[in-house]
Amino acid sequence: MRYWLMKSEPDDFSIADLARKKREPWTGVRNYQARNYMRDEMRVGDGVLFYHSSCPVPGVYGLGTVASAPYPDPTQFDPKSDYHDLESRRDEPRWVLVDVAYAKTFAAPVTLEMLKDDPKLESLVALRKGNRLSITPVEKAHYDRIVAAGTQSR
DNA sequence: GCCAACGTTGGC
DNA sequence: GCCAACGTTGGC
Repeated sequence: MRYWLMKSEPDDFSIADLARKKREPWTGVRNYQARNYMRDEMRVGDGVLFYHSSCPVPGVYGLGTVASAPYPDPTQFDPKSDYHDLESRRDEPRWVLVDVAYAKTFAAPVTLEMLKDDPKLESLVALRKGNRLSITPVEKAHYDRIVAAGTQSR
Protein backbone atom coordinates (compact mmCIF):
# COMPACT_ATOMS: atom_id res chain seq x y z
CA MET A 1 0.00 0.00 0.00
CA ARG A 2 1.23 3.43 -0.93
CA TYR A 3 0.28 6.98 -0.09
CA TRP A 4 -0.23 10.07 -2.22
CA LEU A 5 -0.90 13.77 -1.93
CA MET A 6 -3.36 15.02 -4.53
CA LYS A 7 -3.98 18.73 -5.06
CA SER A 8 -7.24 20.29 -6.03
CA GLU A 9 -8.40 23.85 -6.14
CA PRO A 10 -11.39 23.93 -3.81
CA ASP A 11 -13.21 26.40 -6.05
CA ASP A 12 -13.06 23.67 -8.65
CA PHE A 13 -13.43 20.54 -6.53
CA SER A 14 -13.13 20.43 -2.74
CA ILE A 15 -13.13 17.78 -0.04
CA ALA A 16 -16.75 18.80 0.64
CA ASP A 17 -17.58 18.01 -2.98
CA LEU A 18 -15.94 14.62 -2.62
CA ALA A 19 -17.81 14.00 0.64
CA ARG A 20 -21.08 14.68 -1.14
CA LYS A 21 -20.30 12.61 -4.23
CA LYS A 22 -18.48 9.81 -2.38
CA ARG A 23 -16.36 9.02 -5.40
CA GLU A 24 -14.94 11.06 -8.24
CA PRO A 25 -12.90 10.50 -11.42
CA TRP A 26 -9.73 12.58 -11.03
CA THR A 27 -10.10 14.37 -14.36
CA GLY A 28 -7.89 17.02 -15.84
CA VAL A 29 -4.37 15.86 -15.02
CA ARG A 30 -2.28 16.99 -17.97
CA ASN A 31 1.19 16.40 -16.65
CA TYR A 32 3.03 13.26 -17.67
CA GLN A 33 4.66 12.56 -14.35
CA ALA A 34 1.37 12.86 -12.46
CA ARG A 35 -0.31 10.70 -15.10
CA ASN A 36 2.38 8.08 -14.75
CA TYR A 37 1.78 7.86 -11.01
CA MET A 38 -1.89 7.13 -11.68
CA ARG A 39 -1.22 4.82 -14.59
CA ASP A 40 1.72 2.85 -13.25
CA GLU A 41 1.98 3.10 -9.51
CA MET A 42 -1.38 3.61 -7.85
CA ARG A 43 -3.33 0.64 -6.56
CA VAL A 44 -6.89 0.41 -5.32
CA GLY A 45 -6.87 1.14 -1.62
CA ASP A 46 -3.87 3.47 -1.61
CA GLY A 47 -4.21 6.38 0.82
CA VAL A 48 -4.77 9.92 -0.46
CA LEU A 49 -4.12 13.20 1.32
CA PHE A 50 -6.61 15.65 -0.17
CA TYR A 51 -4.84 19.00 -0.53
CA HIS A 52 -6.48 22.33 -1.28
CA SER A 53 -4.30 24.63 -3.38
CA SER A 54 -4.68 28.19 -4.69
CA CYS A 55 -6.99 29.18 -1.86
CA PRO A 56 -6.81 31.36 1.26
CA VAL A 57 -5.49 28.56 3.50
CA PRO A 58 -3.71 25.87 1.50
CA GLY A 59 -3.29 22.52 3.21
CA VAL A 60 -4.50 18.98 3.67
CA TYR A 61 -8.23 19.03 4.33
CA GLY A 62 -9.05 15.34 4.47
CA LEU A 63 -8.47 11.83 3.24
CA GLY A 64 -9.47 9.67 0.33
CA THR A 65 -8.54 6.36 -1.19
CA VAL A 66 -7.68 5.25 -4.68
CA ALA A 67 -10.88 3.55 -5.80
CA SER A 68 -10.27 2.25 -9.32
CA ALA A 69 -7.69 0.95 -11.72
CA PRO A 70 -6.49 3.53 -14.25
CA TYR A 71 -8.70 4.22 -17.27
CA PRO A 72 -8.84 6.89 -19.98
CA ASP A 73 -9.82 10.39 -18.84
CA PRO A 74 -13.06 11.06 -20.74
CA THR A 75 -12.54 14.82 -20.74
CA GLN A 76 -9.66 14.51 -23.21
CA PHE A 77 -12.20 13.56 -25.92
CA ASP A 78 -14.81 16.16 -24.95
CA PRO A 79 -14.66 19.24 -27.20
CA LYS A 80 -16.58 21.21 -24.59
CA SER A 81 -14.13 20.42 -21.80
CA ASP A 82 -11.26 22.67 -20.77
CA TYR A 83 -9.19 19.49 -20.76
CA HIS A 84 -9.98 18.53 -24.35
CA ASP A 85 -6.85 17.23 -26.10
CA LEU A 86 -7.10 17.28 -29.88
CA GLU A 87 -4.04 15.13 -30.27
CA SER A 88 -5.21 12.26 -28.09
CA ARG A 89 -6.72 9.34 -29.98
CA ARG A 90 -9.40 7.01 -28.71
CA ASP A 91 -7.42 3.95 -29.67
CA GLU A 92 -4.40 5.35 -27.89
CA PRO A 93 -5.53 7.71 -25.12
CA ARG A 94 -2.88 10.02 -23.85
CA TRP A 95 -4.40 10.74 -20.43
CA VAL A 96 -5.60 8.29 -17.83
CA LEU A 97 -7.03 8.76 -14.37
CA VAL A 98 -8.20 6.87 -11.33
CA ASP A 99 -11.32 7.32 -9.24
CA VAL A 100 -10.81 8.72 -5.75
CA ALA A 101 -13.22 7.73 -2.99
CA TYR A 102 -14.07 9.88 0.01
CA ALA A 103 -12.73 8.76 3.37
CA LYS A 104 -12.66 11.63 5.87
CA THR A 105 -12.75 15.36 6.37
CA PHE A 106 -10.39 16.70 9.00
CA ALA A 107 -12.03 18.71 11.78
CA ALA A 108 -9.42 21.35 11.01
CA PRO A 109 -7.05 21.35 8.05
CA VAL A 110 -3.39 20.54 8.38
CA THR A 111 -2.27 23.78 6.82
CA LEU A 112 0.70 24.31 4.56
CA GLU A 113 2.13 26.47 7.31
CA MET A 114 1.89 23.53 9.76
CA LEU A 115 3.48 21.19 7.23
CA LYS A 116 6.36 23.59 6.68
CA ASP A 117 6.84 24.15 10.41
CA ASP A 118 7.21 20.42 11.16
CA PRO A 119 10.88 19.39 10.91
CA LYS A 120 9.86 15.76 10.49
CA LEU A 121 8.09 16.64 7.24
CA GLU A 122 11.04 18.46 5.76
CA SER A 123 11.51 15.88 3.00
CA LEU A 124 7.86 15.74 1.96
CA VAL A 125 7.97 15.88 -1.84
CA ALA A 126 5.04 18.27 -2.07
CA LEU A 127 6.98 20.82 0.00
CA ARG A 128 10.03 20.89 -2.22
CA LYS A 129 10.79 24.32 -3.55
CA GLY A 130 9.15 24.96 -6.85
CA ASN A 131 7.17 21.77 -6.80
CA ARG A 132 4.05 22.10 -8.89
CA LEU A 133 3.13 18.48 -9.36
CA SER A 134 -0.54 17.89 -8.65
CA ILE A 135 0.13 14.33 -7.49
CA THR A 136 3.13 13.39 -5.35
CA PRO A 137 4.08 10.25 -3.44
CA VAL A 138 4.08 10.41 0.35
CA GLU A 139 6.07 8.20 2.70
CA LYS A 140 4.03 6.19 5.18
CA ALA A 141 5.63 7.93 8.16
CA HIS A 142 4.71 11.31 6.68
CA TYR A 143 1.20 10.17 5.87
CA ASP A 144 0.70 8.87 9.40
CA ARG A 145 2.02 12.07 10.90
CA ILE A 146 -0.28 14.28 8.81
CA VAL A 147 -3.28 12.05 9.54
CA ALA A 148 -2.47 12.25 13.25
CA ALA A 149 -2.28 16.04 13.05
CA GLY A 150 -5.58 16.20 11.18
CA THR A 151 -7.36 13.76 13.44
CA GLN A 152 -6.36 15.01 16.86
CA SER A 153 -8.78 17.34 18.59
CA ARG A 154 -7.58 20.86 18.88
C1' DG B 1 -1.65 40.82 -9.24
C1' DC B 2 3.13 39.40 -8.84
C1' DC B 3 6.64 36.29 -9.57
C1' DA B 4 9.57 32.07 -9.05
C1' DA B 5 9.82 27.67 -10.76
C1' DC B 6 9.09 24.49 -13.96
C1' DG B 7 7.07 21.94 -18.20
C1' DT B 8 6.15 22.21 -23.05
C1' DT B 9 6.63 23.84 -27.65
C1' DG B 10 8.78 24.80 -31.82
C1' DG B 11 12.43 26.93 -34.72
C1' DC B 12 16.84 25.95 -36.00
C1' DG C 1 19.27 17.96 -29.64
C1' DC C 2 19.49 22.74 -28.02
C1' DC C 3 17.30 26.48 -26.03
C1' DA C 4 14.40 30.68 -26.08
C1' DA C 5 9.77 31.75 -25.64
C1' DC C 6 5.73 30.85 -23.70
C1' DG C 7 2.17 28.92 -20.56
C1' DT C 8 0.92 27.15 -16.07
C1' DT C 9 1.06 26.43 -11.13
C1' DG C 10 0.57 28.02 -6.71
C1' DG C 11 2.08 30.70 -2.68
C1' DC C 12 1.97 35.17 -1.14
